[in-house]
This record gives sequence, C-alpha cells and structure tokens, in this order.
Amino acid sequence: MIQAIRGTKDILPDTIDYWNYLEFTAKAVSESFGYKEIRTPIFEKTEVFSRGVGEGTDIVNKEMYTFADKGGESITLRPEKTAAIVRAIIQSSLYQQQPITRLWYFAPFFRYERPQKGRLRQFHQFGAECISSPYPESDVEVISLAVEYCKSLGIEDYKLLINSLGNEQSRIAYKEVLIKYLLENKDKLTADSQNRLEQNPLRVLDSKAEQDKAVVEGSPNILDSLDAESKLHFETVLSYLDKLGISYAIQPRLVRGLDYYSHTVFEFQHSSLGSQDSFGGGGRYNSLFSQLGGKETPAVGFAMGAERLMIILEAIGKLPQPEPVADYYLLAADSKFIPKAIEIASALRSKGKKVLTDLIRRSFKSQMRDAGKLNIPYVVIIAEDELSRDSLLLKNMLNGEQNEILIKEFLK
RNA sequence: GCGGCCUUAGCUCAGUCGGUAGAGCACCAGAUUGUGGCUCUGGUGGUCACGGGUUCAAAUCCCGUAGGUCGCCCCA
Repeated sequence: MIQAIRGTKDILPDTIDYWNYLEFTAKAVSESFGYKEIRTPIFEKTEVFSRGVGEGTDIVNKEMYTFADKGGESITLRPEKTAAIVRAIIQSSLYQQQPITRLWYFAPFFRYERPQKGRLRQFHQFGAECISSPYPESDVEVISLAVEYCKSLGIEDYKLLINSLGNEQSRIAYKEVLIKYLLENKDKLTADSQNRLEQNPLRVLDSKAEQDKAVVEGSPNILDSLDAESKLHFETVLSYLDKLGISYAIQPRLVRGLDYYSHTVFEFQHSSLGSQDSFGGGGRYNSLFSQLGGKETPAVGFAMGAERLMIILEAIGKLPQPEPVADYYLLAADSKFIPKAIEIASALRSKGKKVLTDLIRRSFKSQMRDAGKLNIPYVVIIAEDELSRDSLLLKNMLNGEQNEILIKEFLK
C-alpha cells in the first residue's frame, strides 16, 4: 500500500468541518480587525528563510525541506510565513502604497522533523502580521487579535507569556552581560548550550535541559538591560493589555527560536498539549525588512498552530457539532420513481436546499435507514399512491411525523 | 538525528505451549409484500505491516526494514 509521506496527514471528511471552523473563525476575527488575507507560494528560494529566519536557528539548520529544482536552484518548502510575507511585500512594494499593512493567513507549512503529538511535517498555521507601525498599539492589536481568536473558539484556560528583547542597543548590552555570565558557568552547561553560547547565546535561556536550567536560573534578567526607549515600549504594551483585561505573565527568559525578533515577544501555552505546550507565538520584527533587502520597516505578528488548536478543542470538548450533509433525502419507493426523485431533487437545489438522492437503487427500508444514519432532517418519499395525486410524503425525521403535500405546493 | 512502546478485518482489540485466524463496533441484507433510530437473525470483509531466518509447520520465535505513537532536541 502506498502511504502518505511520514508526518503528513490526510484531512478526511470526518474532520473537515473542524478545519473549516478553525479557518472561518480565523477569517471572521481577522476581518473584525480590518485584516486582509494574503496567500504566497508554498515554496521559496532557500535564502528567503536562511536570511530571514536566521542562520543560527534550528529551523534553518535542521528542519527545512530543501531541495534543488531542475534548474539547480535551491528551493525550500516554507517552514513559516513571516519571512515569505516580508519578501512578498518588498517585491510588490505593498508597504510603500499604504501607511499600514494588515494581513492574515491560514495555510500549510513544512518542517523536516520526527512527528509527535501536535507536530507534523506538514502542519497548518493561522497568523497575522501588522506592518509599518513602530508603536506599542500595533503589538497590542496583534496580541488582542490572537486573544480574540482563542475567545471565539472557546479556549480560555491558556497562558499568555510575554517578554521584551528590547531594541538593538539593549540586546547588544544584554548579550554582553549574558555571555560574560554564561562563560563563567560554561562547564556547567550541556554541550548543546555551549554550542548555542557561540551561535546565539539568547537561546541558552530557552533550554529545557535540567542541567542548563540551573545555570539559567541565576542568569541576568533581560528586562534589567532595557534602555529607556525599550522599557517604555514594553511598559506601554503591558498597560494596554491591562486596560483590555488581557491577562499575561512576564517571562524574562522567553526569547523564541527565531532570530528576527526584537522588543515584544509572546507565546501562548495550554496544558492539554503534552510536552509541546505552546500553541502560538509571535513578536516584533523591526529588522527583518532590511535583512531581506527592503526598506527598514517596523512590524509585528503572530502565528498559531492549527493542529495544536485542534488538540486543545478536543480536550476541552469545544469542537463544533458537524452539520447534516443535506436538508432533504429524496426517497424513491420503487426504482421506477427514481427519475421523479432526481427531478424534484434538482428543483429543490435550485431553491438553495441541500439534497441527497440514493444512487445504488436501495430498498425503501434501506434508504430510510440511510437517511436516518446521516441525520437528515427531512425525507421526501415518492411513491405510487401519492404520485397518482400529484403529491408526495414529507417526513420529519426528528419527530417522525409525515404529511402528504402537493408537489406544486412543496416546490413553491 | 536519538530513545521507549506499538503494528492481526474499515475501527478497537482477542489469539494459550508454534499446528496457516476470532469478537465487538461499523458496513450490507432480512424479520407478513410502503417507513429510520431500539432489538433479533444472517452476510460481506484478513498479503496477521514488509523482507529474510529457524522449524515438518510461524500471527506466534530470531534478525532487519518501514510505518505509527510518545518522548529528547526544537518548535506551531
């Protein structure tokens, strides 16, 4: 048997309603903030991500689906959206045509990893980006969009962690004290973290290894290194969140795995996810545009993992009830009435109804069973007696009542 | 890339001491000829993941591979 690629999953009809629900809700919430959808190609030149996401990140180092196309060009299936969106905006000069660009997406992404709970090689994210504002209001807009989405889905018992990496000067200052501290404790760190110390020292803070945690415990706090501008930005974000009644926890060791963040970073966590407890995250990325060859442009965004949202919704019993596939089931009491059934079905559809007919010439009883099993609310029975009076039987499957009704009346 | 556990019908699983397979659910049909859900009866359905080895004989024992799952790393 030919199987789907490891780490990929078919979305079959039994779960498609859940996916549509996640996507339609994402669209509705995004539009309530005035965001427009953006779709970009699922693959890009590899440099979009290596330069955008950062050479020092795990995503670029070991998780990208990269291959050479027939022309020898290095192509990568997108592991995330932000770098691709920035590329698209620069290419189309979108950010030069309007003062603020607000975008959302719900799309598949690819990372080459061993699959586990809530982690696939092809996965889906809902995300939004707010481009061209350096002010805290845009950080807050993006966070509250994400919060509204959770609220719309009925997810309430999550944690929002927030931190600030500060502007570039603050980060340089912090890196200095951090590196100094880590070097003093280098021999207590895991080999992994000793490596990170060279490549991207901030990410040592992210380590989940017990051995590293002890060192990280005593590390200098990034918030102490923020300069006045960075501190003001962060405090303003927090005060807006307070005003909006959005609760959060400041987590000074939250740095996130992508290189492009500055100032505000945040992450959403939920306990139902096992060891992958984060289901969304984001932050400000003021330097990404210039890194990808565009005009320096402040921006902020977030992404949420659809598979993880699905796990949460299932755990808290908030998956939507699937709708019946049809409003009416056209039942031909005998094969000779099938043409009539098809005719009436067609007339109903042109009135905007969802209609099902039997296609395998089943018996009366069998069609009845079929309609019952599919939870279809009404069965239209076409049979000898009634047809001789130009009428049919309309049966309400919920209460079992049925009435004879003239076909002309029924189709009016 | 590494590790634990797992792989028998569409699904969830039994299968003893090695003797070439069963149940429940689902599906299909029927229960005085035109009525679903409940109940009863019957039926369809298996490359026992794949490849090799041991044996007279392998779903069962051994080796390998693939896949799943949960972790590690990291992330959504």
